[in-house]
Amino acid sequence: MNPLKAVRGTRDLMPPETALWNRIEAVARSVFGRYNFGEIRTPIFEDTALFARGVGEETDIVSKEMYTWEDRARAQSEKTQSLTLRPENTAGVVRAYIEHKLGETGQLQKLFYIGPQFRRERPQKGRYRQFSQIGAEVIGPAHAGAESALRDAEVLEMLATLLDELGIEGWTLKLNSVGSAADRPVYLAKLKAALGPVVGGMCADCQRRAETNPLRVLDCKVPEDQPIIDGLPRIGDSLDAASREHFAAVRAALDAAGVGYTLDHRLVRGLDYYTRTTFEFTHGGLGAQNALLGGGRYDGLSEAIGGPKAPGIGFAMGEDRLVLTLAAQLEAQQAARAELADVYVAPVGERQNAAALALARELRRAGLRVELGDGAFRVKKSFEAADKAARAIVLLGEDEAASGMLTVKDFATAVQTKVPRAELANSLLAARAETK
RNA sequence: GCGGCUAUAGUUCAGCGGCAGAACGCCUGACUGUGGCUCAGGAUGUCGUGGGUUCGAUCCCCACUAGCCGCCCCA
Repeated sequence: MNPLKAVRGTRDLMPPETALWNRIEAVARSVFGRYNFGEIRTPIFEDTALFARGVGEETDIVSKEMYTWEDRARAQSEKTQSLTLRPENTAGVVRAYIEHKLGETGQLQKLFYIGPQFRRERPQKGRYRQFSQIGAEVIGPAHAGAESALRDAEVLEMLATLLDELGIEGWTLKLNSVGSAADRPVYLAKLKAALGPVVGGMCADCQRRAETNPLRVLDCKVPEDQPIIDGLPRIGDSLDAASREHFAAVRAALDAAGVGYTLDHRLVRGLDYYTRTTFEFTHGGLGAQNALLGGGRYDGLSEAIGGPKAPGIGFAMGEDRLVLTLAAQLEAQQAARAELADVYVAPVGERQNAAALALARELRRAGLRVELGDGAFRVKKSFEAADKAARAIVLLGEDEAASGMLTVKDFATAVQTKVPRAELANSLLAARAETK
C-alpha cells in the first residue's frame, strides 16, 4: 500500500518555516491593532449562494475554482444544501455584518481576518489550493463615513506601513478607479464598441476575452497588442463627477501622507463586486504571481447578498507569497535562530532522569525555553545534541545532585561555571537577555 | 482546463542498457563527565507508480501521479 500524501495543492508547514508565519501574523496583528481593527473569524465553509451572488456567477472563481458539495439531508424533512469551502473571505465578513445587524450600531466596522481559503486551481509557485490570506474590511452605513475617500486612503496607508514593518523591500502600489455601479455598464459599452473594429488584429486570448470578459483585454501582456490597447477608451474617462471627485480625494490624501503610488488605468480586478478604488501591491521575484495583495471598494456588495446598503473597502494579502518574499530576504535564518532553546538539561546517568524533569519544570515555569535530554546518553552525546538545539547546557549528574551546584556551559562563550540551583533560572534569563 | 521541464539516500544533486554514487546530514570510535575543528570507520535507497521493449531497465518507450515553470485566471 502506498503511503498517503498531502493532497495536491496542499502542503505541511513545519519548523523553522512556521516561525516566519507566526512573525508575519504577529506584525499584522500589531499594525491592525494600532489602526483599531478587531479580529473576525468566519466559518471555513458557507452556503454556495453567498459566493455565487457576492463574488459573481461569471467569475472564474465561482464558475470553476470552488470546492462545492451537496450536504446530505439527515431527515426526510430536511433539504440538502449546497456548501462551498470559502474561496475568499470578504463575502463571509459582509454576510456576518448583515447577519449580526452591525449596521444598526451606527458605527463603522473595522475587521481583520487571518485564515485559510480554498481554490481548485492548478498549483504553482506561490499558489496553492489551500492558501492563507490576511485581510481587512472597513464597512458600515454611509452616515458613519464608510463611503469617504479618507477610508480608502487610510487603508492604503496602513498597508504601506504593514509591508514596511514586515520588511518587504521594493513594493509598488498600483492604483485605479473602476467607477460606480452606474459607470461600469457605460464604460463596458464604449469598450465593446471600440474593440469591435480592432479585435481581429489582436491575440487569440484577447479575441476570446473580448467576448467573455472585455475588461480583461486591458490586462493583456502580448507586446504586439499594446498599441491597440493604448488606443482603447480608458475607464477613467467614463467616471461620473462623484466618482472622479472620490478618486481625486484618495490621491490627495495619499500625497499628503507621503505614500507613493503608480496610477494604472488598466488595473481592473476580477471580482464583480469592486467599485471605484481598486489597488494592488506588487513585488518582483514572485514569477507570474507578482501580486502580494489586492483589493478595492465594494459599495454594492452588501445589497447584492440581500443586506442593507453598506459601502466598504478591503483587501486580501496572500500570506504564502509574503512568506516566499521574506524567505528570499534571508529572514528564515533569523527565524530559525529564534527557535533555539535557551538551555538543554542533560541528566548524567538514567538515575538522574526524574530529577532532570523536575529541574526542567522549574526552568520552564520561569519562562525559559528548555530542551530535555536523557541520562542514557553519554555526556559527549548530550553535548553534541545540546549544541544543535540550545544556547547552553546544564549538567545534572551525581556531583551536582549531591552539591546543589549545577554545571552550566554557555556555547556562545564556551565558558563553564557552577551555579547554585536556586539561581539557575535567573542566571539563564539574564544570559538570554544579553544575546537577544 | 492547456503547454514545457523534472522525479535517484534525510537534504541538494551526479550517473549508466549489466554490483547504486558524491557532498552535506546521521551513527560509531579516537576522547569511560565536555560540543564546535580534525581524523578513522559505518548505515542509508521498493532509483515516483503501473505497464511495455529487452537475455537483462534506475537508464529506452507509453500511461498515470506529483513538483516546478508558463498560459488561463487570481491574492
